[in-house]
This record gives sequence, structure tokens and C-alpha cells, in this order.
Amino acid sequence: MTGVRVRFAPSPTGYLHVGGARTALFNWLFARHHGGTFILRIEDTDRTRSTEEAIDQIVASLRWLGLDWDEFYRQTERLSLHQRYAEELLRRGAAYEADGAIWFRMPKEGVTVVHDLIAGKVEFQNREFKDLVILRSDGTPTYNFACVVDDTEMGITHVIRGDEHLPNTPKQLHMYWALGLTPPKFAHIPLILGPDRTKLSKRHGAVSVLEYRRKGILPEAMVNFLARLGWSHGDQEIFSREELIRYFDLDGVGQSPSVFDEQKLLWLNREWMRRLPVDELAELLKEFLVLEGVASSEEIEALPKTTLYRAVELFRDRSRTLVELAHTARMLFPGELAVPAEAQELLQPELAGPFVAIAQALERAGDPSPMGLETTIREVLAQLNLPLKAVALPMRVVVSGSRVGPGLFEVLALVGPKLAAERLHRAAEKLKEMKG
RNA sequence: GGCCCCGUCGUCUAGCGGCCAAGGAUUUCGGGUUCUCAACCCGAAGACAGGGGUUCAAAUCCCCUCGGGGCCA
Repeated sequence: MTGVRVRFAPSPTGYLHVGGARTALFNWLFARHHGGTFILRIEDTDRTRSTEEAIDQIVASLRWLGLDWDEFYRQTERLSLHQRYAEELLRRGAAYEADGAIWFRMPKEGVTVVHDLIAGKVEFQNREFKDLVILRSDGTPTYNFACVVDDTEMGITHVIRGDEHLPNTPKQLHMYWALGLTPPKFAHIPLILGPDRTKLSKRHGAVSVLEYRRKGILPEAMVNFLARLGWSHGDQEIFSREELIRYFDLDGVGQSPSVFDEQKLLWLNREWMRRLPVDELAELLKEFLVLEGVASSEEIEALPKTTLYRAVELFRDRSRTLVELAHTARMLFPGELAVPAEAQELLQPELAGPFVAIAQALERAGDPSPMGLETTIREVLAQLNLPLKAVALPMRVVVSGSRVGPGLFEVLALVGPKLAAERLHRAAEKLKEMKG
């Protein structure tokens, strides 16, 4: 255990967005890497805009990402502290009362130097500063002051936060000095931008962490992606949580802002879908089957575990999100499958006969394995004097509802000969109607 | 408007004075791949914002310009 103590300090005025999530992640990784303490501090002094729902959302988001905290605080529970520090500043002559508020005296000449762990040495001209309110007339502290008091009280050693707070830093430094305190070290991380290179916000589309969970992104992928946004470790792209903890440090953090690229997130997500243990992915798939309205809980329970696992193995390479995975799994459940428009042309009337023949063979099939079904079907095709190619794609469309997917016999085995035969019969009937 | 930050392929980035006629990843486009797709393999395209310095040598250091962003008004 080293002395490192860091905190993530969101205001509960809305959902946790990806920028905040990355700040939280960097703090968490820094703490875990150095064997330090990660603190979650809810900055809820703005009572009109803070809500309990927002706190729940933030907590749920951090839990989903697997960022656990060692200590938890709410700023509103600490108001007396802020008042005590304000009085101390008053007594030291560093603050004064005016208009019912308490003001902090900022220097008006010279320069203030911030030694930032990421930005380097940053100088501010003191003549730019004005005195600032630290305690409003209603007794509530303002942001910069509350921050200094809480960070002091919590023994924060490193303040890792977004770049937008860099201009606040000289103000906070002067408060530390006026209080006779040694300030923590500061590390300002560059912002995450939208595709238009402005600060990422709601108008860029999905920005809430929980929205990505809903879209079928895995937490492993989100953490990996967020970590690589502004931080790097040589040429490595895929990082497990353990690797991130091992390798993460502030010297790997860049100085320039980065654009949130959903394409890369999706790529990483598929990479993680391939890496996750099958049973874990299967559990998640069940959840999304229900969420997406693909199947009911009863239907899912009725499915043999081996089928579900096999489906996960076969489909996960072909899906970028859990949502896609769930929709692909549609074929496993009873019921009709819509034929996609781009596959309509494949279904020609003359296929009706072969479909019936194959369906009948499937009903009698003794060996339901992919290889067994292949033997069965090749026999039928030989009798009909048809090459596999003539029926493969149309069959796939009828049985799976898509012209793309795993090998035909894998699909048949997965769907099962009985359900596959049903679908073929129904398709054959429709084709006969077309003919007539 | 003032102050501050940033500027390598479309995007994420490696690079921290010579190993760079700039590497990886993603994206896009070709090719290979017993029915398709995916995966995989091979290949193509694609960047040091511009200009001055410093140096034997600069993507790397300094200055200016331009561009982008953030904060405060």
C-alpha cells in the first residue's frame, strides 16, 4: 500500500457520460497500479440540479465498468467542514466578507506556475485573476473551494481530472497556500471530442455509459476502448483489466484531445466477444434475447444448454454487439422467419420439390450432428441429381432467415432437423402458390 | 473578447535529435479462402498544419503564423 489517494468527483446532474467514465477509469487504474486508494465523491452541493436518480446512474455505470471504490462521500454531508475552512481563511486574512458572501483574495501581480504531470509547466498571469466567492450567502461553498477542502480532508495526493479544469488550478493552488497546505499533484487529461472535434456531448449521439451497455457493448470492451483513448502502451491494442492495471501510468497519457470513434469501439467489442468464456457470453445473450424481444424467458429455458453454447460459438465471430448476437439467434426459436428483401430472389418456384424432399429426409434423419445431416442431405441431392450449390443458399435463407452465417450444416444442426424441416415445408408451400 | 491547452494517416496512436525515404491498430478498397458471411492470410490507399530558426543531423528543441478546442466573460 502506497500513499496514493485519488478520487473521481462527478456532480449528479445527469447520467455518467463516456468522458467522465474515462476520467474515473484513469483515476481507478492509477490507484490500482500504485496500490493506492480510489475514492468516489459525489459533488452534490448544487441541490437544485442534483438528483438521486443521477447518483444511482453513476453508481450503476461504475459498477458495470467494474470500477470499484474504496471510500464513498457526498459533499453535502460535509458542509460544516467547508464553513470551518472558510473561517480559517478569514482568520488568516486571506478571505473577507462582502455582500453576505465570503471572498478569497487572489494575488494581482506576478505569475502562478502550475506543474502539471501531463501538461507540464503552465503559467498564469496573476493580473488576470479576480477575487472569488468561496462561500455563498446561503452558506454553500463554490466549486473551487469545496474541491480544495474535500481534497485536503480526504488526503488526496493526485488530482486526475479533465483538461477543462486546468484554468481552475491556479485558483486552487492559492487556496492551498493560503491555508498553509501542500497542494496535491495535478494531472489534467485531454478531453474526448465528438467527430466534429468539439467536446463530446449529447448532440453527438450516444454518450451515456449505460446507453452503450444497452447497445450490447461489453464492459471489457468499453474499458479497453476508454483506456486507449488518450493513453497508450506501445503498439498494444487489446488489454485485459489486469494488463491495464499493470501497465497504466500517467507517463503513457498523451497531451492532445482524442475523438471518440464508435467504429473502433465496435471492433474492440467483437474482439472481446471472442475472448469471453462461452458460458459468460451465453448468460449475457439470454438477457439480450429478452431485451430485444427475440424470445421469451420460457423459450430460452426450453433451449438445451449445448445448443445455446454452440450458437454463441458460431455467432460471436459474426456479431459486433450483444444486440446483433441476439438477433442472429432468432433462428433457434420456433416460429416463422422473415425472408430479407435481398434474399427474395433466391427463392425460385422450382425449389419447392427439392425442399420437400430434403425436409422429409431431415424428419427421418438418424444423426442430427452437422456431419450426419450433411450425409443425409447429400444423399437426397444425389437422388435428385442436384449440386449442393443449387440449394445451399436458398435453404440457408429459409432455415436461418439470412443469406449469411455459419456453415449450412452447422446451421441445420443448430436449428435442429425438426424445426428446419418445418421451415422448409412451409417455404415449399409458398413456392407452390407462387407457381400456381 | 481575454487567458490557457492542443496540432503525426479519416480515426486511435508509436515516435521523446540520428535506428523514420515515419511503425502499429481501425476504417475503406482489392486478392486468397471445399455454399454464403464472418474469421484468418496477403496486398493497396492514407499523416509529421505552414514558415522560419538551433544543430553535422528535427516529426522530435525554439519562435511566428494558421487551424482546432477548453475556461472565464
